[in-house]
Amino acid sequence: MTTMRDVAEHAGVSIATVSFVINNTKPVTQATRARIEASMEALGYRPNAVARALASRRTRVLALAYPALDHRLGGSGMEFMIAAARRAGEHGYHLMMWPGTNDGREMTDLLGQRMVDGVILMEVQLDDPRVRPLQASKTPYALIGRTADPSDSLHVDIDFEQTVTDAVRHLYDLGHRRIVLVTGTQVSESYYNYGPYVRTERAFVDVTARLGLEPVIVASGHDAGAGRELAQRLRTEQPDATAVVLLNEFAAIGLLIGLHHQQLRVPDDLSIVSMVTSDEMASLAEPTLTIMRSPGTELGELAVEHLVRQMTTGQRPDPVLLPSILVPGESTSPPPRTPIGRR
Amino acid sequence: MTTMRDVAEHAGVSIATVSFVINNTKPVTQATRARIEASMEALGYRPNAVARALASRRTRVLALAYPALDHRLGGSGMEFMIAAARRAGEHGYHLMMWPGTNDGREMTDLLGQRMVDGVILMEVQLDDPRVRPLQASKTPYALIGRTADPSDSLHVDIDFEQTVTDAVRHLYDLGHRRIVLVTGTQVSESYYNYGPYVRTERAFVDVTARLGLEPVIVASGHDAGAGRELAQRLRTEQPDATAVVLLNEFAAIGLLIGLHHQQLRVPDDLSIVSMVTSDEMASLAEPTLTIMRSPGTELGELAVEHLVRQMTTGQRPDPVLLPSILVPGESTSPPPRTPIGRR
DNA sequence: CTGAAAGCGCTAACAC
DNA sequence: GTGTTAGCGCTTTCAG
Repeated sequence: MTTMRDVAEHAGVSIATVSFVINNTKPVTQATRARIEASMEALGYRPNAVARALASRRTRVLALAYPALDHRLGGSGMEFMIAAARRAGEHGYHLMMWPGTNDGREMTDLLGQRMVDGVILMEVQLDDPRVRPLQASKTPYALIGRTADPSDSLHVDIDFEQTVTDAVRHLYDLGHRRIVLVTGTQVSESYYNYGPYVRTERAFVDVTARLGLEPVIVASGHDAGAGRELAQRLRTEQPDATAVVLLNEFAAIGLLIGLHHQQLRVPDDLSIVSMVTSDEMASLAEPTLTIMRSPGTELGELAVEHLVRQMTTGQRPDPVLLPSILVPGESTSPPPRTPIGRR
Repeated sequence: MTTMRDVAEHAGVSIATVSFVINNTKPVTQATRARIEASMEALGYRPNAVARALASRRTRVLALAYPALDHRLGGSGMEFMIAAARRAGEHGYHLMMWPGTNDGREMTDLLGQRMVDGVILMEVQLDDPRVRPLQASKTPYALIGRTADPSDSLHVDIDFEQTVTDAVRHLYDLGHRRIVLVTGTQVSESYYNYGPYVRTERAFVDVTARLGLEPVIVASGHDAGAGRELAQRLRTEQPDATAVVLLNEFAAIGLLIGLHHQQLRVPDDLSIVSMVTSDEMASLAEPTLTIMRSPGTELGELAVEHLVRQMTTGQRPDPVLLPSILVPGESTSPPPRTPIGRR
């Protein structure tokens, strides 16, 4: 393995000078710089990242912390990870995966190893136990999502408030007056106080109030099976509903299928909007889904971007809430004359 | 930050002794060991991973290399990554993401940084330029997939041969005699010589020959749209087909929708088997898909498992080919009396 | 069983 | 502009 010392000898300079040209950290004459670069090339020299990290106290590695158990990381979670890794690379950083529990102790251990310069937290809960250790260790971090008090952390998130408002507004403009919001069940602990649900529900209550509508909220599971069952439940529990907004794409497609089994037509009998959904998922449905497209890729890039900025400037950038974009599909239309439960 | 030296002083021993208890690398009396552990606890000591890595020449980090551009990493790609990261953690390793081009030079640079102890390569091509640098650097590595000469690398892979054979056999046993294989188009360079396609097609030719059937192969795009169009094409180009095996889950669901639009019933008019597909995806289809379930999670775990074993024992474990399991859905049944193109 | 000391390969003062 | 050198925090001989 060729080291800096080898390069220095080969070029007839000291290792300090080699370091200066590699890091561009002090002026070096064009001549010696050229000589050194030639030597590096000739010897196939590659700086040892570990040694650099130890000496400089910067590893140039970021961590991506996410819950190991949950299979909740759907399509947009994947987008997020991939985008974050790519952007990190563009900034000269590597991305390390940190699957884990939502555990503060674990975070403390990981941070203690001093293996990363910064951390990105996925699936943040309103009261997330991982945040305190991060603050205590003074490690720069970014949340994807928000804690209860968003002001104390750098974060990027989907603008759930805006998203649900836009979704409801879209349906309202089509003429719908009985709109049901389907959130996830909060039974499992990891979903309790799950920001996206809480925020969306709250905003839904607000927007329906402003429009003079009743805020009907139904909880459902996160898979296609739960969605299928939902078709039944809606009919009996919400006979007057003419439109549904869902927070889960699997449930949305399941609902579509369930309705089909009941000889109900979408959108003629019921309109459907699926939030936090990707175009790919929308295209798998029949009819194709009207969605609020989740900005997974943009969030991943932004999280890295802002984290790196904080690390280099020392100042925390303002939080960013990204809107979801309404992508019309075939699952929305004006309401039927007779709601599904009144036939 | 508390270092090993602090612990040593606090416990009244030398740093070497502290190191011995941490790494369990030399006998230490119960008494001093207890004293040291107490000191570590009291001071909240956490070993510095970077310093350890430099001194021991082992970083305890594995890299997961995958193509950055392609969005090909579907559901099972995600499963694989998550599973690999989890398993790596269980073995005391971290997983670092290495998005990249299929480029040998890039691999050389990354390896030169000596930041990882081993590498897992995803989306391996038959003639993958990343393999040579890996061998040259003597870095242990595992392929998920196979090169043209599988004997020269540790690898784990889906047993495509077995999978397509089982799929065809399943249909044959139901009575089908005109079975079409739908592979992906190999237009883009990154799909050219893509192992899964090549192997599957070859095995398909074999199994149909053994069964006395014609080996009909059709190429299609990788999304739902391409699948929809396929419905049309099959009808005209393959009028006698009674069953289809697809290599892409998006195309499979698209085909289902396309057939539905043509008033064709699945499975009554045409049977469908979708390979490399997850249960979740199968449940999104109507009717639910009969699939060959891709062992994404198992592969991820196995890749790490074998790589770690090679690193610790120094011997390369045998390759493993995992079968896909036939999970019956609603999309297969005995063939119709009249094929779709003969009405 | 424990300690002293020589690195691991590089960065970053500080001196020249 | 360039060189000398003291670490970074730990592992690992080698003595004792």
